[in-house]
Amino acid sequence: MNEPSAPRVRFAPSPTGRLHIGGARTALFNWAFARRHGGVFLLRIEDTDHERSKPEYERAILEGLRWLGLDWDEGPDVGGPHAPYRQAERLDLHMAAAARLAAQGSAYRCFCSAERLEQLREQQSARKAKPGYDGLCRSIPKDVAQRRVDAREPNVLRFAVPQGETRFLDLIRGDVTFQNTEVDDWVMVRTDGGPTYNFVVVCDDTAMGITHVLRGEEHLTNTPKQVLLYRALGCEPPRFGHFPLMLGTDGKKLSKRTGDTALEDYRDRGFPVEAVLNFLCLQGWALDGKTEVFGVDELIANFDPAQVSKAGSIFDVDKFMWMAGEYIRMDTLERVAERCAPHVVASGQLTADEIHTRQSWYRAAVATEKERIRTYAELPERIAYLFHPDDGLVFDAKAEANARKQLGDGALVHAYLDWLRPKVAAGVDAAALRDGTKAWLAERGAKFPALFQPLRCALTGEPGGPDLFDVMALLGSERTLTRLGHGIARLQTPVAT
RNA sequence: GGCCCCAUCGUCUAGUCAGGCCUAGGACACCAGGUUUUCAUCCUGGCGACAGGGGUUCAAAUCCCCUUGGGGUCACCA
Repeated sequence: MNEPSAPRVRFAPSPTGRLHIGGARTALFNWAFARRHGGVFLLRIEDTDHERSKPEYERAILEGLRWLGLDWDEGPDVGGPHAPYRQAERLDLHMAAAARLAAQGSAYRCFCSAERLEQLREQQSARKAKPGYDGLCRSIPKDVAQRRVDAREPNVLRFAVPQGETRFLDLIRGDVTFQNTEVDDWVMVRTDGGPTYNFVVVCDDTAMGITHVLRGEEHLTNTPKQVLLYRALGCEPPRFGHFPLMLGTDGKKLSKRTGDTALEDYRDRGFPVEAVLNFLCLQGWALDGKTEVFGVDELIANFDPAQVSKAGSIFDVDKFMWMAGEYIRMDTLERVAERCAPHVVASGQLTADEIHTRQSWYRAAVATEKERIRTYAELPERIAYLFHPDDGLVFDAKAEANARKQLGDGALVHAYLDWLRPKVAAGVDAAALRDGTKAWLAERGAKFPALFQPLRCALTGEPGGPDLFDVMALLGSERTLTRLGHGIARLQTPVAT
């Protein structure tokens, strides 16, 4: 068996918006496929829609791909043997192909007005026929058409769909067949002379030697048009593979309506990039059916488009959050602290300078919450209690209720505070205090919650949180004593009714 | 509506192509216990699915057909 040479695949986003999370998965799978087989992954910008294409979107898309850690061998920024990699810059090639197709009769000029087409569609839908161009201009003799073109009569170039049926073997879906009667004589070149997507995508995939077109299922119905065009061009079509769609909680194509759809939303919400990558892998693909947590190395070593599932997948944010937390727990403290830093700065709790100068304190604070946060953005809210005024902490209602219940007449807590104060005043040694406190409680046969609930409320105002002696260490002697003094007094004040 | 695609726990999925090893496995979520100074983590257990109906076969989640359901697409957008 002759194995085909190394594959050449591409990711071809349209710079008309931010990078969609589904697009990110498409890019990831293409990239993994290329890397697995020692092939080439290239990036091409589909900017044939001049109205909606924006340079800033292109920048954002590239930035998103870089954030994911995907690298491309050819592309608009790195160049390559098939440059340029922006379709708008390849107009000459497209026009040459259009002329060739027109000359050989695979395409024809159409002079139908927008009004006529609209009328046609209305009539068709009125009698429940399939909407589509009726081929009226197909019968115009070439020389007549040319004269009308020369006379500057507005026109488009349409592809002349032949009779018959079009089949292709989809890597994911298997044998797919369309009757050509279902395929419109679609527009290749617009009135303004601009080529359309279905036309340029084939021109460029051919020119760039693309061997596998792996893309979302929304393109499945474009495929017969493209296959027909490859044939007209005298080219063998590449292999196609259509990934199932990523769906929102409403079961429809993921859209703004049901949650964040842009990759950068998840980056900004503090999801670890490794978790994003891992979770994207799980949308339509599985490593072995058992292993959920794995990295791109495993993806590259095992990815096979033929094993991608055919059914769409609903984007489960709960599982995504779980996975994000999983990666934070596995990671080193240093890196988690570093990646949380921008969020802490944005919250106003610390400046970047303060994080730097108080790094060991900052890291200790992160350490206390590392197993509790699921995203980097959750850190500020979790450590907010550290930044509140020591004499005016806001008590969570549940925390306060529990604390009051455990406090009783306060005798135990006050006895403990008498024991604790001089030690804390001398400096907070968390481990020593922890051991000492447990021994102190054991001597008196007291229950832990009777002491710790009131302390926790006085110290943090929260019902849950890190070990209290770690909290004392973060607060330091003075602030610990202040909070204890004010807090316990407040818990003994009768509740106003 | 036409065409195309799809169909396993609430969700992501393994198993389907090469029918028996499946009284259908894993994960998230949920519930219950355990560990713990609380919360979280961690550990243990539980709940929970082959859409329905016909075939083919000794045997079907797996193959075929129909029905139902869902999605995509029907542009001078990509």
